[in-house]
Amino acid sequence: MKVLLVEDDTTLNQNIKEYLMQEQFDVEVVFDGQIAEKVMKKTSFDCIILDVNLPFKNGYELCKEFRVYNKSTPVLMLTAFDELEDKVNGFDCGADDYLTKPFYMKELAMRIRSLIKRNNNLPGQETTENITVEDIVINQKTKTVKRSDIEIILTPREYQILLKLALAKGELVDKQELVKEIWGGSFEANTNTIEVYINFLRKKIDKPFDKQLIKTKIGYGYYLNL
Amino acid sequence: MKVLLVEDDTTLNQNIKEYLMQEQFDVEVVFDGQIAEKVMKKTSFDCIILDVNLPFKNGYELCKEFRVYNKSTPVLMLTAFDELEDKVNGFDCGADDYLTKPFYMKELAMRIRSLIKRNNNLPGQETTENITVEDIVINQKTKTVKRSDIEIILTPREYQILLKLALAKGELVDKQELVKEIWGGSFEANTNTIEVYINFLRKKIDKPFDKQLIKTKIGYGYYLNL
DNA sequence: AACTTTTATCGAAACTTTGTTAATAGTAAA
DNA sequence: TTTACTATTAACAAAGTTTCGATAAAAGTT
Repeated sequence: MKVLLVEDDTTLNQNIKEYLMQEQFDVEVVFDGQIAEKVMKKTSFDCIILDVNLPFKNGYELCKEFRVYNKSTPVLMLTAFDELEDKVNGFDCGADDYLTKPFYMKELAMRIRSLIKRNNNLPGQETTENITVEDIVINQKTKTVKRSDIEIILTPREYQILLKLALAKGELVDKQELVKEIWGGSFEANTNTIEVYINFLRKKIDKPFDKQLIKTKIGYGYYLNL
Repeated sequence: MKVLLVEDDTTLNQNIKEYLMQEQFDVEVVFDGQIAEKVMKKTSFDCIILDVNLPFKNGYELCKEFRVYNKSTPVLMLTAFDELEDKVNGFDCGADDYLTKPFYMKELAMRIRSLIKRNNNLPGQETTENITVEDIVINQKTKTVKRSDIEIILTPREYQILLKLALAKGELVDKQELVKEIWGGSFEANTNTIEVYINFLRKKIDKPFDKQLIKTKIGYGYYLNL
């Protein structure tokens, strides 16, 4: 269970982190909104805990922006009681729950667990989610792909490959892994099938645009140049 | 906004009621589990607030039983901090949120409003209603279909397929899913039955009209082009 | 620079999926 | 029992997808 904790108060941050780690969570901490924004884009978590008042970018904004490209990862907001007042409703920004300071650590842990559990039990969410990388949007439900809002029609295999690359978020995807996951366990290695498909994909999603996203790491595989 | 408050502590009950009324809620109060059970069955509310410790029947049981026949009305549980401990997870009984005593009235009101709002935004129960997509009207009660006010007679299978597509509201319906839901759990995959029925359907509901609604997503399934 | 290895590209062939029609089997009411 | 209708299967055509092999181009090595 990997959670992201965004809280600028160093003492509170430290306390929460310690408690959650002791409760078997894998905790990544961030102290300001600007860094949080980047981390949220790059890494995927089971739950995100956002303080409202943060340097550079507040929790509400962060959450709202996050929801544009990720609708499933649960977000829990931490609000001071006096912040409740004017914000009217913490859920307006797309948060799934909030906790008013001061709170019991026990309750925080419980709410996190509930959110994660609820999230895992939801029917479509994982598969329904839109995956966005740069200007490419992959809609898993409708199996459609858009780049710069232009629909690109991919065959099932092309789609699978693009999806795998996109899920890696720019990380290198080993050729063998790609082959294994798309053509199943055993596959004779003496063909250039992957190269052919990468070529098909490039024709469709790279050639018509300025920025070429699919990069080759010679000897290893492919990755998206984000 | 009608809420039901089930709380045996007379002072707290009174306080909550007053605050919520002042916040424009219409509040009905009950002081024990037995009466609550009856009221919940008889009357419908926008939100139910349940204390955990109640005479005769506790909040967890009440909630669990309620969920058997009502899955949509939001339930908020009120728990004392020391009750949190062993109950592990207030959501196990089907509650939508909980609040640990002592709490701020302001927060209670806010959470109630969120729950109601969230509930209203949820995709609907339109089982008995007429389903309309583009110029097609499906009357679920009479099992008749019209397009542009012209009645189209469909066989039961054709109807089932059209209904499933219509309920997806233009979203892709996976072929396997379609097969499973219409021919039941197991079905040998080596037939073209779906294609045949899609063909029948197209003849009846697409061919005689201008706009062709049933689209094929090759390799995946079908969807309505809305 | 010459050679080897790896990746890109292309077209044709093989294969899969989907669309269409027709024949056949099943079922329930006249 | 016959009739009218629905459901299923089969056969083939059409459309679309995947694979393969040949060759070109690029990258890495000596």
